[in-house]
Amino acid sequence: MSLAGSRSRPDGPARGRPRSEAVERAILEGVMKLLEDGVPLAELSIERVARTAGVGKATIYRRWSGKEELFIDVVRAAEPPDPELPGSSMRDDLVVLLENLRQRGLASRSSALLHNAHAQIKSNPRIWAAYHDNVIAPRRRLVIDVLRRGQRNGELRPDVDVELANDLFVGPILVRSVLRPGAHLPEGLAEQIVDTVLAGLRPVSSTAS
Amino acid sequence: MSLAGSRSRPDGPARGRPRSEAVERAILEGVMKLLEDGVPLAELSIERVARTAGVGKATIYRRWSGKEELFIDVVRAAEPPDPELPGSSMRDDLVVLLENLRQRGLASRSSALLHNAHAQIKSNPRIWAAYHDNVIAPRRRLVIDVLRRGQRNGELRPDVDVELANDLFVGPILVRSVLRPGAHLPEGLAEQIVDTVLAGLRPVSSTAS
Amino acid sequence: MSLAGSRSRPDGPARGRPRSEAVERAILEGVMKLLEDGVPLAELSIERVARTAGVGKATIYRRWSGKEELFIDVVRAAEPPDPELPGSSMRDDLVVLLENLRQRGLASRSSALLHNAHAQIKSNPRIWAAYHDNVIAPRRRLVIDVLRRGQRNGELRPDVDVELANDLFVGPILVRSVLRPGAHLPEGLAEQIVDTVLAGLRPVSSTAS
Amino acid sequence: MSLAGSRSRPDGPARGRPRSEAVERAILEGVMKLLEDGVPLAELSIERVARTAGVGKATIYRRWSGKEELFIDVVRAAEPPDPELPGSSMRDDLVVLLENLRQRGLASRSSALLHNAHAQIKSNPRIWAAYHDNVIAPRRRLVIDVLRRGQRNGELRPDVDVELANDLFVGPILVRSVLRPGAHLPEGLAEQIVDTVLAGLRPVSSTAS
DNA sequence: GCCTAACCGAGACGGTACGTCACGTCTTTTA
DNA sequence: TAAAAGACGTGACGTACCGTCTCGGTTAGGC
Repeated sequence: MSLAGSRSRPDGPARGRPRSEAVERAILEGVMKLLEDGVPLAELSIERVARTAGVGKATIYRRWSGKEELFIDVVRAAEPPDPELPGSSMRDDLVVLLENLRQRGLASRSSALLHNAHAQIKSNPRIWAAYHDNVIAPRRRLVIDVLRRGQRNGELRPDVDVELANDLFVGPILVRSVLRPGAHLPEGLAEQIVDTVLAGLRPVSSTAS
Repeated sequence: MSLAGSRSRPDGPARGRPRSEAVERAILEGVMKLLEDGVPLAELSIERVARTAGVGKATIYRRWSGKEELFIDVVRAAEPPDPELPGSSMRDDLVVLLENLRQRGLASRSSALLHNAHAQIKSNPRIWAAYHDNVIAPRRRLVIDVLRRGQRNGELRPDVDVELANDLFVGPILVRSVLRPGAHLPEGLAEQIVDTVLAGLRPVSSTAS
Repeated sequence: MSLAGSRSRPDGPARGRPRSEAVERAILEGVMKLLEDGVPLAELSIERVARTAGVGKATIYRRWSGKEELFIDVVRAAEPPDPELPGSSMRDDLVVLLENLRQRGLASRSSALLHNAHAQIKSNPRIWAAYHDNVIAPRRRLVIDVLRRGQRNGELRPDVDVELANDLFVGPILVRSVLRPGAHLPEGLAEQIVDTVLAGLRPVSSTAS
Repeated sequence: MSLAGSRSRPDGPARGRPRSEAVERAILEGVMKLLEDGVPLAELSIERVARTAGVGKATIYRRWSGKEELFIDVVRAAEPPDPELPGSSMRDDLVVLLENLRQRGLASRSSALLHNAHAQIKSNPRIWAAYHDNVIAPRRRLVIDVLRRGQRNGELRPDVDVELANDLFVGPILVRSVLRPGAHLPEGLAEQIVDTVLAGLRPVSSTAS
């Protein structure tokens, strides 16, 4: 399922007055402002968003089919870009990816805002599926690619289940940042997790080359 | 924060007609029935619960202060009991705890129902705090107690951060059962995780440089 | 078609909290107040009525199915009661009935208010039918009954078309009060019309008894 | 107040592309078509007229300031021309005028269409004034002129109030065609009314007491 | 065996938000 | 410059629930 359809006009050659990008930004910024101001997600009505952004309700409904679709775009707009991988080693790549994950759990916009929005998104299967396909899955793929490359390089035993390995790496971070928001995410956490799990995955004898 | 206040009468000697337990059950069962029938959480109004249970709205508000409090009780009623620990070894205790966690992710009531309710609960800080204190924290405490006992027994190095260790164990399970509902939770998963992480945490001699 | 259905509960024994008569009055008074304040009928939204009467929208919709039904009841509430007929003669009865008609065209509530509401009512066939059956037709019947009695008493030639006679009497008044609101409706108008039309209907020779 | 302003360009020498007369006709025809198709006046939006006529909304607003002004022009376009008076006698002229009135109440376009449009027009004082000045008043003036000529000719007593006489003649017709749309308007009605009322107004000797 | 306080169902109440529609204005492309 | 297309802010539509409040009618003790 694609999210690319959100916010787009039906199709055909652009006729009539084009949609204002300024209005678009105003709406997304309005939602972020409200979330950052601590407005509970349940009180975040389209009506209120429209008032805050100085926009008509219909202008919102013209772009998004409802509260949920709008939130997905807000979340996507707040997502930091994917990190650049150093490529020096599987271990270093994993540290960078996990460090990126750790920082998402700290960032101002990506914490209170995302945490609430995630809860909302998760409560609707259709939206969750869209969010998963567009945000979660690509990141997951990134980790798994790194792991597979490690297997080809001999940095990881080829018989290791990369799906499980992925969860062993990202699980400990996510359990803190998503399920226990506000939990301690100290600076060396990513390295610590990577090294510990790698030690468990790469038994002493097999790596004694 | 305590949840014990839910459902209780103000105080004083019981005067007047006592509250009907049958009505209480009917309400909780009504919510579960609706959730199991696939009603999206957002469409689960008090009004609808009352209709389903054949009960007046005031009868619900007499017991719970709102939708959220009611959901917490529904979730608690659906929670499986804590597992009994064998006590033979830290490793075995951990396997039992994680196995219990894995099965919660599979159980019918505890999957669709709980997953949705969790999302709702998480979106309200006050409710989340109550839920955390009454449901999450005790389980977490259980794991950490087992780890500390292991440290005293010599099964785990005493310098290991038990908080981090907890996340290394439970994170991989939760990331599948909560964040990726419907994910594969194969039978030997608990053992596999425990053994892998323990191998990483308790390096016999490889890190003794 | 009956209007008795407006404002009534479905049926059965009165269960639940009864509808407040005070609220009912507040709504009707609110509409009248707005109309008297010169609010154009087109700007008279249910939303505004609710605000004016200090009432929820649903409370209005619970009693009336829409703007039109509400207006009918407002009009009916503003209608003066049918006049008492002296019965001394057909001519005197007609004068009383026409005088009553003339005064409806002068009364404060029954002028601006009714004139606007009539326009609205007439623009909807369904509502017009209901209004006609419940308000217009009974008054028409009254005049025609008086004319028929006059025919039996010998005050009116038996071959006169009473339908046409009715229009000859009431038409001149209505054309002023309804189609030309604000027109002059001098005091002796009713008598003048009755006597003139009667003179035309009762040719000299036939009444020379 | 003049209606001449409707549909006119501000002023000055015609510059730029001239307005299309075809578009103008398409709009007026579109409104009539909708009204004849039984579309309730309340559902007749500018948006819908534009869709029906295949025209942009702005093109309508360029010509008329709103729904009401547009309707006046539609009504005027549907009005039949004033009748030619024979001039043989006051009585004959009155019969021709009333006959013309009677037929307006029968004509297809002038019945359902006009009846609804009238209701709309009457509900707006400004529009009503314009309609009155341009459509109603001239017809009224026509009747009164005929009556005055009759007084000069000796066909009508000079002390008769011509305003009242006018209402005695046109009231009975209008009460049927406007207030009771669909009422019976038989062929000889105009003559019948004129003769009856004239008999009442010109009592040869019966009232000369 | 009453009395009475609290319960129960039903549903009215003042609100808020929903998602749609039409308003009258505006901005764009095309002719 | 007109014309079509359609975006824009505004605000009413009728519906659904919110949480509170009355109703009539039931249960239980406590006297």
